[in-house]
Amino acid sequence: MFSQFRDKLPLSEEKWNKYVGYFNRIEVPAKTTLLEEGEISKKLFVIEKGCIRVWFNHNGKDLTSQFFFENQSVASIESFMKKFPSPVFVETIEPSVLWWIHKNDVDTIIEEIKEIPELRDRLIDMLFQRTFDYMKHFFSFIKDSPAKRYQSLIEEKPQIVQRVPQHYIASYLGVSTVHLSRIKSKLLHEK
Amino acid sequence: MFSQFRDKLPLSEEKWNKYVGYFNRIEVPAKTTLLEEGEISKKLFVIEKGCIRVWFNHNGKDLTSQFFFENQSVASIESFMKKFPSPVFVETIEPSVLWWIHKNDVDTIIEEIKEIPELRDRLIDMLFQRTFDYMKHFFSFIKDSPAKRYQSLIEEKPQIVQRVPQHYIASYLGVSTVHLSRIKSKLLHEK
DNA sequence: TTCATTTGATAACAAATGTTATCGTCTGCC
DNA sequence: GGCAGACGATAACATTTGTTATCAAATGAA
Repeated sequence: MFSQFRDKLPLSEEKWNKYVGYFNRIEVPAKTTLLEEGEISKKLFVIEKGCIRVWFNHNGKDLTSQFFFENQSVASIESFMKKFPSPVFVETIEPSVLWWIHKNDVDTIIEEIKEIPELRDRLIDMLFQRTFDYMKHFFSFIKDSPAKRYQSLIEEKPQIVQRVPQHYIASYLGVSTVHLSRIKSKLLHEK
Repeated sequence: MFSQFRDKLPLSEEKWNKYVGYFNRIEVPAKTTLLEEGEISKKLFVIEKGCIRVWFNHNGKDLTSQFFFENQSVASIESFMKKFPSPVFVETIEPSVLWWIHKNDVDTIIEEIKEIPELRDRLIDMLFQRTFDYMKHFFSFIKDSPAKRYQSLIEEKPQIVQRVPQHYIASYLGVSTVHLSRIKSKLLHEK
């Protein structure tokens, strides 16, 4: 799982083995809840195989805010970093193979990493990138119609359209399941 | 402008004076463009007095994505950090008193600050906070109606409602000016 | 002051989107 | 193989939101 990064990170053999040793492999079926709303997130997951969604309940409606696939790391970021009760659920969509690491061990790694300028800067870059991604998604809500957002999704994140049940995608795009179905149908018949 | 921070930052007198010396004070009228779309952002602004909006043109429509007030710093963040052509305009709304600093000097400060763990961590915290803010704004688009978003704005960012012309607020909330006017009217007549 | 411009409210109509209900298909499971 | 539940399409209707146009009030500049 992690060997692909081995030669890209300036870490001693000793540190590398220590860090990799923190991770635990698990296999879980589809629809497994990895974190409950209200719980304080203690685990960060990395996906070897499968996919995961982050969702929350709003007045009885199941609203999905994010999707994750192979090689991405997943947590309720605010809960994990700041020890707040999680506002969201984290749940597998497909049967998945995951590696998880405890928050204490992440903290250890981050503290040590900050002393290595190259990795520290990479961490900061990652945080910037995450902000840019959210900005982009937010922009699409003030400038595009739902139909346009769906088309962008097909182009920019085809995995979502291909692997995720449609009713989860609907709330992610901010529309009802019925309307998303209409959008798809219209796209088909126009071409 | 900056003396309020003097005793809160672990900096030598020498460094402090050097950093403060990087800043330039300007006074500008309302509707002054501080950064054009397509331009590469070289200046970071701090607002002493006044307010600023960030906006972009989409198919001839003027869409506002952010507002800034006293003591906030403003730039086209992606352009400033990564030297990309800015996707947005930056423009004053009110006559304003601003302090600006050149990107080169910001880079100098950031590089030096990273060696001070307390400030380095504060920088990282700031980046997290910015991401959380965007997440929250994004959530409101998938869970709330425009009317609810407007009410939240009144509660959480009253400055915007009080100081910003309404047609800028409309696009920020993702609705037409006519519809925002309807929302206000409905709120009034219900109470 | 006076006039042009900006800003905001409102009406009338068009278009987009939500809601509820029904139906068919598919899938996993026994 | 058969069944229950999940998933998605579609129709009919209700509601929300956008568009265009008009008018009034506020604002700013000469």
